[in-house]
Amino acid sequence: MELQTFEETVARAVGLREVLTAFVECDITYSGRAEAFLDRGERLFIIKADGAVLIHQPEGSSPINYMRPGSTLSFVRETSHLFLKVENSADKSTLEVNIYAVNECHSRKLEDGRKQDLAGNERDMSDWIRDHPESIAKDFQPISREEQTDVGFIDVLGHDKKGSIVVVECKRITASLTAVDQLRRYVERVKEIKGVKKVKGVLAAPAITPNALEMLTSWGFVFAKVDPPKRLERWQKNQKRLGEF
Amino acid sequence: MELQTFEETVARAVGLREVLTAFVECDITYSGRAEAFLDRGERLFIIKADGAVLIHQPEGSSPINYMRPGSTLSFVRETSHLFLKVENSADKSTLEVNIYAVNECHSRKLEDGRKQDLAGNERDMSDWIRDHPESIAKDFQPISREEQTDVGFIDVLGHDKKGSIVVVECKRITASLTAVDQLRRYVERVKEIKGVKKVKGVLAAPAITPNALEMLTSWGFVFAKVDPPKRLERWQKNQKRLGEF
DNA sequence: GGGGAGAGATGCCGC
DNA sequence: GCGGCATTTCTCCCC
Repeated sequence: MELQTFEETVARAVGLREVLTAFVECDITYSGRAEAFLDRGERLFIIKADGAVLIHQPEGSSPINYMRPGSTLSFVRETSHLFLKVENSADKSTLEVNIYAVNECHSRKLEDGRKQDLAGNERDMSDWIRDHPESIAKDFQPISREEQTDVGFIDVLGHDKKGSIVVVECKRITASLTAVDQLRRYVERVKEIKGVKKVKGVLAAPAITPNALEMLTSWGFVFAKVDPPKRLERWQKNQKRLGEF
Repeated sequence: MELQTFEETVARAVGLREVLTAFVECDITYSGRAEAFLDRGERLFIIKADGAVLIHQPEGSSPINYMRPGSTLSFVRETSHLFLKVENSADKSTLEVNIYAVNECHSRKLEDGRKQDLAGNERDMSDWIRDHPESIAKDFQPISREEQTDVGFIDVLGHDKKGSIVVVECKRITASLTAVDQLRRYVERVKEIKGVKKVKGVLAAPAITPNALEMLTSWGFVFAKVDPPKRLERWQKNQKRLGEF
């Protein structure tokens, strides 16, 4: 595709708030929260309806460069190539793209107002713990969930049979040192707020790293093995393969 | 585009390790680390050369659904639509896509082996601090950078004029509570390793949140205002606008 | 809008 | 491969 045509196609798509894709040969300079340069190569170039720009190399799940929604585009026609400048005034960043060739540029207005329904996150896990307090300890009695403090919110707050306050921090995946840090911060804050010396800390997760467990126990906290709830379980090891290629 | 043609185009592109894009009307069910459902709408569908799959809604910078590199695809032709199953055996996840219409499906082999050169990250910042120790304190003398311990690596380790060990944690953006947690963990570990009671802790960042500063000082640590180094500064407030639209 | 934390986080490096 | 952690993290929620 002619670079001139590409420029016109982009201008039209942006004006109509269409989504545009193109295979382009380019080099890229980014300046914003950091600075980066990517030498000449073939990439997938995307403009979304809200002014977000994504550039993907042929491999990897993440874009190699991107600009946030609300970015503006401008072109300068050079002798041998096209210079595209993408700017975002909100975060004061720029993306400069020298475009040497364009293949397969297409755009289309996409109609989609749907939001995704998601299950199996940490909130679901703290819900499950509230409903299954025995998973934390035999005598655990939950009081509140997602309790707000100035140092973050506590996943589950409760007490034991003796009346001691219990702070529970949930992780849906293997808990690491940072989870222990977090729990410690909450326990210390609760001690200050409630004016008590003894507050129990529980880290609830499907697993914990050895270092984290060591640090956890050194602080007098305990680990509770809890698996995050799943409403469905679609993966089966011995499933049929249909027309795989 | 006919669904039959789409199926063939995808099969061909995957076989050739091409990158493919298409505008599709679909609904999506994901099952893996969590579970999610997205009702029918028009989206941008992408397959990358390494078997990564991305689905983008018309707005937002992140994909609404994705599958990691190494995923496999299979089709089932239903009466009214096409059923696409994407599976990844490595993480035991599946993405099920009911495709009702396809527009503008294109694929191409992309040649790109380039890696991005990035500047202005946290490592650059700790380099800069090593070369400008006065930014931490008048008498700060750096010893090592990115020192490995079992509880993480210390950005900059040094000592003051009196010989006291100083631990520096860098953040390239506003430091928050988690940065203080991290610093505290390192300081405690260094005390244990070196067998000394007094170790200084410095949090170096361009800014710090009020809560983090309070927690920092309560632990006897100090804040050092340090801006992350930038090799270029391309943003100018009063720049020319060239053919913006 | 800032602060805090989760995320289907991803990606990198070191052991 | 696991662990620890930065990330142009992104996104959401709550104050």
